[in-house]
Amino acid sequence: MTSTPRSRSEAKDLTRRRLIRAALTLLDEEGEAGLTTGKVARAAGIAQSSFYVHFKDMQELLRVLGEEGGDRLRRAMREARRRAREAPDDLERHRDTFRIPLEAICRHPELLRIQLRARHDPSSSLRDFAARTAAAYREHHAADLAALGYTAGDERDRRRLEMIAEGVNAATNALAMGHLEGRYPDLDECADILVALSRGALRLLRHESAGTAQRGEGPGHAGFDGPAEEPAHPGGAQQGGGDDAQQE
Amino acid sequence: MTSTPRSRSEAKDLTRRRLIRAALTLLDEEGEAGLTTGKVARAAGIAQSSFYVHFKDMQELLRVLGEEGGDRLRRAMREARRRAREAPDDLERHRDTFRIPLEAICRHPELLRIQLRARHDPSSSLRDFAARTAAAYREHHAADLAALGYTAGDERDRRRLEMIAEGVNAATNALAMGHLEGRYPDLDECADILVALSRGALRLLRHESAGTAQRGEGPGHAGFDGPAEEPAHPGGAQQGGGDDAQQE
DNA sequence: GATTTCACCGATAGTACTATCGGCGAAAGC
DNA sequence: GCTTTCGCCGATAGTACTATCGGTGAAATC
Repeated sequence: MTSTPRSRSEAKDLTRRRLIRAALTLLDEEGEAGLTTGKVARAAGIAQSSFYVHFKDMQELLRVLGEEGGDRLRRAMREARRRAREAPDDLERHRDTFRIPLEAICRHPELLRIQLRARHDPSSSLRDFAARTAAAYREHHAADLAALGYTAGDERDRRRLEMIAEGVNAATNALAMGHLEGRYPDLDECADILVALSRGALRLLRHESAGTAQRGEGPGHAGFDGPAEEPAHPGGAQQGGGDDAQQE
Repeated sequence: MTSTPRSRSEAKDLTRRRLIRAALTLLDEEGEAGLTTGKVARAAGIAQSSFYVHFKDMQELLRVLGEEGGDRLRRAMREARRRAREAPDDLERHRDTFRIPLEAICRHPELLRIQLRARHDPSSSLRDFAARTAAAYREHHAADLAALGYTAGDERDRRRLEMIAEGVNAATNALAMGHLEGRYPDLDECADILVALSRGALRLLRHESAGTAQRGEGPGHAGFDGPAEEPAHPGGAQQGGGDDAQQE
């Protein structure tokens, strides 16, 4: 055995690690409801009271859990988007952009759920942290979309990019959950749909920018180019080529 | 005063109504954490123990809360989609399709949060109900997309429509929350983005169906038409017309 | 090798909420 | 008008978890 860890601080760190790992396992097995100081401590092989040697309270453990994976995931996503940007024609790279978060969510879905929940729970001390984390995903994503050339520095355009980023992020979470529930067995297919959602919205956004540049802007919200397509003839799928009647 | 309600059953029903209303208010004010039998009962003007005269337990109250608004909302959404289908050129009707759920979510956001949470909480007795509700939204939405003529009866296409429906639903929830947080002050703009997301994804889906009909299908997940557009030249917004180079 | 530090322990006080029980009084049934 | 029903009440047993406290022994420090 490689047991008998040497220094005291090493041993403590090891216990801390065991607590974190136990929490993650418990989270996957029983959900947030199963996560109590007692259960985590016992699963890590220490007494319930010793939990507080390592964490101020349960909230702090959850925060650490969120930070651990979050930073790494966000970096991986940005890197994937950078690579996709460099090779716009490589579909596989575009898929990676979504495959990475999809797989991360599937690894520890409960982590996402806690984050989603904490974000809106007034009584949660994780609320600020969750809001900041969500903002990071959103703003990074929006910035990466902007880097694709989809918008100028206009405040309105910037906000819309953020909305698309937020919407696509939410869709990513939803499809990952659907995969876990067995409805969408193929994660690559999920990634394909997400690419479609993202690209489709961005395309219309760009068109609209072009349109409103000519037409000016009504008060408040913006135009949208009228009948962008013809959504109501079932035979449409057969006729091959690009049916993109964009102008009226 | 119109007080002194007559029959006993009327009085009981009134109390039950007051409990439901109190729960909704508490939910908005304090979140799920603030929702206890004691608080709800007190807010409704009865004793904590009397709560159980009306509901088996808190879970049942939550289920009732979810059912009340859910059915009505789903009907309203289907009706809006039917109207949009009848007048494909009327953008305002397409917006309604999303404005209706956006406004409903904003009315009682906590209801959505509970539903999202319960859906994945193994220990929640609401889990089945939440899963069924989510499935209803998804399947209705997917069916309405199919009615637009976006797909044949193919199992794969059907699943993809469902994925788009699920993704767009999730985006709707996310943008509603963003609105509540003050980031997207204009709900109509949210609706516009959702229309864009939905239309964009559907368009690519239809193109792809057309494409794969000619090309057959690789093992497992599907193709996607290579470089569907040119995502990297900032000047692209100026050139007005339809830049839809779909085929290589 | 004596002293200090500290990771861990068991015990326990404290908190918050659930759900049941017996009783009361007014409406309902006859 | 007598009896039954039942919506509501106060009291309380029960449950589950949090967080603290004093003690212990081994590592760390000198």
